[in-house]
Amino acid sequence: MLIWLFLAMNFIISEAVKGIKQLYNEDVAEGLLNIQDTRKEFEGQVTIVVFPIVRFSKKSPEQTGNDLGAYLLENVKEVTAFNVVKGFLNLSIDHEYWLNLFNTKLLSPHYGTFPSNGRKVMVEYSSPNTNKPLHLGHVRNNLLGYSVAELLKASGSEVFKVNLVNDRGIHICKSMLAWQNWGNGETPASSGLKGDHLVGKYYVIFDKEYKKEIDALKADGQTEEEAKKNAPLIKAAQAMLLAWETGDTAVIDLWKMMNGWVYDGFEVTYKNLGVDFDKYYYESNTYLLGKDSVEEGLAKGVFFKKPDGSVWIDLTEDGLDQKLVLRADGTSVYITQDLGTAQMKYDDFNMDESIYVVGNEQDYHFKVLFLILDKLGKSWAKGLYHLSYGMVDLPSGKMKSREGTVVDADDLIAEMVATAKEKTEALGKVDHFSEEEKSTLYYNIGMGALKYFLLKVEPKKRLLFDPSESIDFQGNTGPFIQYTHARIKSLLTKAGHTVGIQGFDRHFALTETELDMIILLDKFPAEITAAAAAFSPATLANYVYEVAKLFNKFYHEVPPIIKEEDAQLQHYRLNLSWVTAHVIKSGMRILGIEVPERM
RNA sequence: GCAUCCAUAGCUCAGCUGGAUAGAGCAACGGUUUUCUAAACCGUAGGUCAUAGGUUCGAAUCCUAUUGGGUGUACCA
Repeated sequence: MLIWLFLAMNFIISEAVKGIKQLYNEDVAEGLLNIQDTRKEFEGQVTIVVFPIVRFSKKSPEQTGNDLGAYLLENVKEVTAFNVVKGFLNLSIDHEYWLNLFNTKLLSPHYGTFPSNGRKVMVEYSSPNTNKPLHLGHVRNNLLGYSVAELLKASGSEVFKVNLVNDRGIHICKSMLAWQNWGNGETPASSGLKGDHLVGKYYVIFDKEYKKEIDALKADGQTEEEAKKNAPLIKAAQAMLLAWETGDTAVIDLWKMMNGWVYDGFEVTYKNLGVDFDKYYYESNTYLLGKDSVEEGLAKGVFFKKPDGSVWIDLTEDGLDQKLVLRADGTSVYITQDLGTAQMKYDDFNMDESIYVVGNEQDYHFKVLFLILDKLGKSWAKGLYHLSYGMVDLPSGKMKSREGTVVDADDLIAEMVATAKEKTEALGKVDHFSEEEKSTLYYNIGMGALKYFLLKVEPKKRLLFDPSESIDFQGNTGPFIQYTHARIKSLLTKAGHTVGIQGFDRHFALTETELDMIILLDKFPAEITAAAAAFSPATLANYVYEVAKLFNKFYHEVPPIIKEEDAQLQHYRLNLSWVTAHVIKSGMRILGIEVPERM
């Protein structure tokens, strides 16, 4: 929050430190000084909180504020006035300072970009199962992962986006078995169904038939638990999994074919979501990994073996439990393969940091995983981070695939685009657009609304989505920000404006809103840094909204810029608009949202 | 039970490494278009920041307890 002030207002702090030395003969650390934006109702732009200084001045807060204010007014040329309200010293900074800042810093075409920081970061996200299509929960994951990756790139890191696909296991076999039994050779081509939806259909059929068998067995007197174990279908699925593991050709071929359908389907959804990956990992290749890590842990005495042969780690001293890392029969569990996969990813990329974008139901798992890697002495373990995000809830509660209460990703995307079309047509501004331009626009607006809706919320918070209410297009929304951008571009086009650094031969009296804009726009790089450090696109999303909102206020307050007769004033205001558009566009790009030139 | 996350306006959310009178959007009500795009702008109304203590000059923010909710606590992934 205050970071930008330490950048832009650094000189005020050091001057204040000098002032305290001179006034009270005390050497204080710069960190002691607390400065913030001046609240709207007071005069000034920068405020120093004087309470922390009072113990050095041994005077009242008011008196201290006045002393320091007088010193700064006297010794710092940018300070033009001050006032003290309670313990707050409000400073007015010369408009010339802000205008120079605007000219030299904000008008740079590279504004908001960072040079390489030399760090390599991996972001793992999406990580779908190949037995059913993606739903809204996956959408949040994908948009979040993509955006965090872009955020880290923007802040200067080299980023690898990876997708660890869960393409094997009993759940995959269920779809395969159901298709074998009841599919009659149905294919995406024969049915017109998208591949992932087709496979998902058979996953549901399996579940339905499985339940029938369970009910039948229960009717024969078995308990629920017995029935679940003894149902022929589940036994067949288990047998199929074994066959898969031994490389049975028929099963492998079926698996390849059906997974292929799913990948084709995912490809479409990913494309629509605008997400991409530098590398795919497949669990079918990694599920046997991790046994080396287990050996390593045993050798180092980090793990121990129980009499039955199973391997464990005792984490009770760290406030956690004992955790199994290898079954008694020598086979892997989930965490075994994650240990191995983590090592493999590090060997592949040598990254400094690795971000796992995974829902908060796996908080415990990652806590354990990272702790184990640390205990194994992996130097890179401290660079691991679980970006945990909250579930997407419906008004009825949690989404459940089995109960059919899921919001399907493809349906949602289609609905958003359709809604965008409807709303845009109702406004009647795009009738002269080409069909191609229209459909691109509808897509961008619909996805803009969806992406902004999901990304503006802090990742760790749960998110409520009500399918009966369409996502807003007004107010704090993606389309509002997109509209603001289009409006600015239209203005610049009409004015024939080309941005240029303008040497002012005089200074304008900035309006209050213009001053606010420069101050707000000046925070952009710090916002990127802060959002990247927090792995939170949400803070950036809210910042971009503030920028758009403030521009609209400015746009209404100021007389038509196109008709402005004072050429320098006009040029300056067009530049101000240009920077605003630049910040909006760059910020939205990080969120994965395209902003139209006109709409 | 234990662990962990969450609780701010009718609704959806900001604000949280302590700072001034807690902010937006939606919904409600009223106003703004012979002026550069009204998906906009301006205004009114709406709050015991879950509750109770504590630390502090100062707490929505930090600590403790309580209440309510989510998630986890498999030789599933």
